[in-house]
This record gives sequence, structure tokens and C-alpha cells, in this order.
Amino acid sequence: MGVIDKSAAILAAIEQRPLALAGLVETTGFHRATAHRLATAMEQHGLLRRDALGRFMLGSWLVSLGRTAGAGLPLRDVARPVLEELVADTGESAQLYVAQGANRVCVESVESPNGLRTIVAVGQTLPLDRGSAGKILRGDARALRQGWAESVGEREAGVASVSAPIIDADGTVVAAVSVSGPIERTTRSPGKRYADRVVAAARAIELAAGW
Amino acid sequence: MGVIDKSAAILAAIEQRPLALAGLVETTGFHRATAHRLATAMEQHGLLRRDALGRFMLGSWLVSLGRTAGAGLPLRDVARPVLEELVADTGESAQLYVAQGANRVCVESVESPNGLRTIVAVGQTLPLDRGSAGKILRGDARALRQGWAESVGEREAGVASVSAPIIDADGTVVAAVSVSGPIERTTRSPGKRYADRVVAAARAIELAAGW
DNA sequence: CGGGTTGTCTCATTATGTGAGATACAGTTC
DNA sequence: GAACTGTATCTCACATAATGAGACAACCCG
Repeated sequence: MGVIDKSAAILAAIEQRPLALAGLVETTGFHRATAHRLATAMEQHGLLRRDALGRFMLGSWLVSLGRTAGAGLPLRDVARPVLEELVADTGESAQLYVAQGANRVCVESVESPNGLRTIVAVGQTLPLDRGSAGKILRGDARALRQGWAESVGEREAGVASVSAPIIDADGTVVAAVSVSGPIERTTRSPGKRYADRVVAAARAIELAAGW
Repeated sequence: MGVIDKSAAILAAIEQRPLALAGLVETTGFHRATAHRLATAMEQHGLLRRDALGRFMLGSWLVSLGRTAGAGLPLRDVARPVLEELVADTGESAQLYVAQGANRVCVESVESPNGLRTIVAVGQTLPLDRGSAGKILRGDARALRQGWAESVGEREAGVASVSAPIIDADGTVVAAVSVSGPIERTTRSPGKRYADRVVAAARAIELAAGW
């Protein structure tokens, strides 16, 4: 395991919650001296900072890096109008997810106009093993063969969703479009209702991206 | 120079603009093999990604890291209402900056209601050697002795600003509050008009933070 | 075709990060 | 105040792990 892998492990640990050196050692399993050296090195670069209690937190450089990282995702700009149309069409919230290790990250989100609606913030991390977008991004065979996936109350109670893969020129799944809302409106088989529109949105995004 | 420093240099280079391996080698000065090994390692962790042309770009993990990093900045929540009041009071846009290496990062921003106004996005990186907030954050002696700083057309033509330091319990400058607007409204000595209110806002933020 | 890219891999050398332990320091508790 | 926790930080011999020259294959362009 190289230094980069260790640093990434430290970042991942701190991402969960602020941690003092001792806690960092416990969650990562690194030697105290090692964790200390790496963390202080990252602190010097602004990747980490320390709060008043001396605990390590994510640093302020990450704020600006995250911003430009989000701006650089080409799909974002392209997907936004399509997501807006999808929301106008279905009345439910729509998101765009990309895989990230064992998680998925929401890179674009448009909320339903309804009072009761699903809310996912841009940048929010969700598990890959729950929800319809998870099925798509982890490469579930049935979902990909069918061209879309649905889930009911998997990730969060009372919420159902339908997702479709976005496939680039090479044929690899790069993202998932998702529509989600309360079961009361989506019914227990949301696919019947929304699958064709979500799939159409995915095709529209691919087209807009020039694939 | 350790691996972390090299990785940070690579991140900083990519932050400026997407770069292929050759460009990365040129801007960082590292050996091709070294740049390649580090960049691909960071790619595996989602810190970097590659676009269709193979160029390295900031990865999607940074989007989620940046989000939680921004949420973890305690000053943000505390400062927002004060900034809003400052905007209501002066009619100009107000921002909160923290130093970040040779730059400063905007961590909170409230815009003026006026049609002609200064716009700085949260997460945006600005130089430390320009503008009144730069004077504060780089520790300019005159500015700190006086308790505030002003600048007229330094960072951007036609824009003037006034900034004041936010000082924590240890006496170190941790951030800068700033008010900025078009010279036509602020006049060429904006300090005369706004300094007392910006300084008051800084004190209010320190008070709200419990210092 | 041949000369210029490009990204990727291997491998000997050695620089660099490692970890046990020492040190220091602050906060308890007796 | 002294002894005793828990911290964070530093030192140094050692071996791991990063380094960079160079080889390689793929690609593009004239």
C-alpha cells in the first residue's frame, strides 16, 4: 500500500467525521507516527485542517477543488436541461449519479415542485448497494439488459425510484439518470409509469453529449 | 519533496486546467514515470479522472469531499446571517474568505440586490496579492494595524472593496469579511463609507463563534 | 513508410517513508 | 504537589517503497 492509498484512506476516514490523531490511527490501522506525518503533510497543503480541539477536518482547499471538479464534469451542463424537463414531465425529483468506489455521488439534482419530494444535494454520497441508480452503476446484469432499474423503499423508506444508464461512445456506463418520489405517487411499480421517460432522458443526454 | 507534496502539486496543476501526461510533466517538472504513477494512483481513488482525450481532470470524489469540507467550516453557518445583514445595510455584495496557500477561497457569499453587483461564487479561488481581503489574509502590517483594508480596482477593474480580519481566540487571523461593489457606488475611498460596518460585522462573527 | 508523438511497464538503485520507542505536554485524580 | 493518565510530536536505524533511465507498443501525421 503506497502513500497515496494511505492518504486516500485518511481522507475517507475524515470525510465520515472529524477525527483526532488517535481516532485516525484506530480507523485506518496505521502507525501513529505514519498517520501523524501524512495528516500533517496534508494539512500543510490545505487538504486537511484542524479545529479548535486539534481534530483533523477536511481542509479549505477541498472546497475550491470540489467546485472546479464539479464544473469540469461535462455531463453536468448537458444533463441539467434534460433533468429539468424530466421533472416537469413526471412531477418528481431527478438526479444524475456517477459511481465512486463503493458509493455513488450525486453530480446534478433538480427538485420536484411538490411539497413532498425527494431531496438529494449535489455532492451528496449515497451507497451503491441500495436504490435503482445503485443497480445501474454497479453493473447489475438484469438492470442493464432491461435498460432501466426500479427500487421501492430500498435506500429510504417510503421512496421509490427508476434509473437508466448513460453510456458513452465506448459503451461503458458513465452515469445514471434517476427519478424518485414518494411511493404514494409513484406506486409500487414505478417502472411501469416512468421507465420509458427516464430511458428517453438518458438517450437525450447521450445525444447532447455527442455520443 | 515527499509523495504528498508531489500529489498536491499535481492536483494544483490539474486544478488550473485539464492536462495530459505530457503537460503534467511540463508544469510539475516531475519525471514522466513519476507523474504517471502518481496520477494513475490518484485516478484509482477518484481524486482524478480522465476525459475522452485521456487528459487528467479533477475526479468526482472531490465533488463530495468539497461538499462536506464546506459544510464543516464552522464560520460559514455563523457568518451567513451577518453577511446578509451587511448586504442589507450597505447594498453591496459581501463575502467571507479564508487563506489557502498563495490564494484565498471564498467560503460564503451573499449578493447585492442591485442589478450591477459583484459576484463571487462559493468555492471560487482568488489571488492573495490582489484586493482588500488579500491584504488582510496575507498579513499586511498596515491593514492589520488599522483593523481593515480597502482596495480600488486592484483585483478587477471598476470594483472596489473593504475587508476586515476575523480573529480567533488565539489571536490568529482565520478569515476576512469583505464588501465589494462598483466604484461608482462605493466611491474611490470605500473605507470612509464602509469600514466601520465591515469591522462591526467581523466583530459580530467572532462573537457568534464564541471568541 | 519513417520520425514524431503519445501512454505504459520493467527494473536496479537509492532515496524515502516506516515504526518502535523516546520525549514532551496537558489534564486528571489522589 | 506528585504520580498517572491521555494526548501530540520527534528521533533514528532499517527496509520498504518510490524513483528515473530506458524499453516498449500504439498512434498520428507528413
